[in-house]
Amino acid sequence: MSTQSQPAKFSLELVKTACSNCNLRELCLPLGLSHDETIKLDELVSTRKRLKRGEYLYRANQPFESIYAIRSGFFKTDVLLEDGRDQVTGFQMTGELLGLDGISSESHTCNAVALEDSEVCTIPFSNLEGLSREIHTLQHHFHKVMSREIVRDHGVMMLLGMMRAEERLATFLLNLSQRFTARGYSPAEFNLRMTREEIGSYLGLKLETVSRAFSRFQEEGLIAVQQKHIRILNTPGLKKLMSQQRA
Amino acid sequence: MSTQSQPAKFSLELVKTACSNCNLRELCLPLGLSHDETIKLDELVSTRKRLKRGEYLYRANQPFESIYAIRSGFFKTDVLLEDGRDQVTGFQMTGELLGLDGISSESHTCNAVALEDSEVCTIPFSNLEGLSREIHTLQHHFHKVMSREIVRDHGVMMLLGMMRAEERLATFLLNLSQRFTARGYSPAEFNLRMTREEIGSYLGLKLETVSRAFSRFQEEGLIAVQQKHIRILNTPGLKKLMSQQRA
DNA sequence: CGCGCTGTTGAAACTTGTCAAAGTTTGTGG
DNA sequence: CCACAAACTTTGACAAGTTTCAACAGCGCG
Repeated sequence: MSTQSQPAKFSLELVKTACSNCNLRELCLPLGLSHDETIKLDELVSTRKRLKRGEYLYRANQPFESIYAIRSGFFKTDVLLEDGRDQVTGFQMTGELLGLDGISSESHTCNAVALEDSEVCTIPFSNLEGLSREIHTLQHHFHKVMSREIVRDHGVMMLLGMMRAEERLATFLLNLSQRFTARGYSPAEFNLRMTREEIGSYLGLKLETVSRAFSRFQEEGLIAVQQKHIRILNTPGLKKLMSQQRA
Repeated sequence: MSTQSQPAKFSLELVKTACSNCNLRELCLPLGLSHDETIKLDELVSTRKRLKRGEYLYRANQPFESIYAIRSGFFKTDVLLEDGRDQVTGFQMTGELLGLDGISSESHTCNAVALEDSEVCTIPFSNLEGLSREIHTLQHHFHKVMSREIVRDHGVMMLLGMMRAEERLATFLLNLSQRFTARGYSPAEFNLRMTREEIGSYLGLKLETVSRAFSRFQEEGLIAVQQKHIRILNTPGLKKLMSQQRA
């Protein structure tokens, strides 16, 4: 893949953190940029950060300075209510951006936690704004990414607002499958990085309900579950589930 | 209010459509811009559009070209599922922006309908991107607006994911109250522009449940309801309702 | 002035939550 | 490497909340 002419090893560190050399170009911020433009992005995205499972990338109310691109790993974001209850607002994987919610108030409005050992690229936000004033394509692409986040949230609102438990879980599994596929993994077989409780929190259900839905899917031959390992056996069957009505 | 020195009447049309002369400056896009900068915005936002109650500002799948700032009136946005069911994703009022969801796919992903006779300012999006490359403040403010939309959506997700019916309605009423207040109207007394069914759709409830919750609030002396007319009698009481657990 | 849309209310059915107990896996420290 | 504790998952029985179905009332528009 990346066996073309490249600078000698002394600049290996630089190469390692360069967008221009990242195999996520097609998923991440550089999408649609020319080679020269991507090189400019490289300067911006100079710092990487490694996180172990369970570590926080940022917490609610911390000052917002950067957004983060996930280089590897898996995250969840969640919001806390005053009364202690919290809700998972999303699961993010490779190539996706974290921290967009912080722009509005200059401080983060949710927590971002690594669900497995992960690595992110730090993108200082004011630099990004600066560079998008220069690079049209980057500006437009960034706007698209923010907009896509809004559209995604609307999807979750529909899920929470008008689907019943099994529909929600089916939708969730198919969404995961599709995102894994886009990243070159199997569409039909993957490991969940999150607990039943986290899935439930995201889907507006209790963990017991999630567990029961998994069992039911298994009984009906739609999937094979073994703890966190999921194999999808009947995609059309799951899709059919997605179009019922609300409880 | 706007009795200061102003150009003569022949430019009245221009004055009428100018951000620099709009009393929504503090709520809308021009927020934070200098006078000179606002003048530049004026050129962008040259067209107004009037809509009667029930008219569509745009529909899902129409090509996206502009975003819209609400100059007066009241809107709802909703998303349709293949199976015919739909969900209201938001209610928008004066000074708020419509159409941000369309950026991602270059076509609108929801419908925007006027719930009363309304007027919007049309902002061609590529012009806005152009101008925000020139005007720092505008760029940043626009990013904040998009981010705020994401944060708002997270709030709705929490509402749908972990609140019970009465909590949802209380939250909804207090949110309306607060937004009316920000626009100089009474915090305690207002007319709903939407039906019980639309409220229900937004809150993930059936219209009967909404109706029952209204009745209950009235019994408990929290509000006075007369069809669409609402008077909030006990704000702290409503706030207390907002912190229960999920059904 | 009446018809239709919108809203209210009741009773029954259904879905999901709650509580509880037991089984399983994972991680840690000896 | 094993053993034990903690965390996670599954399953059952029961309770609670919301939807569904149905009937009726009221307001507003034409």
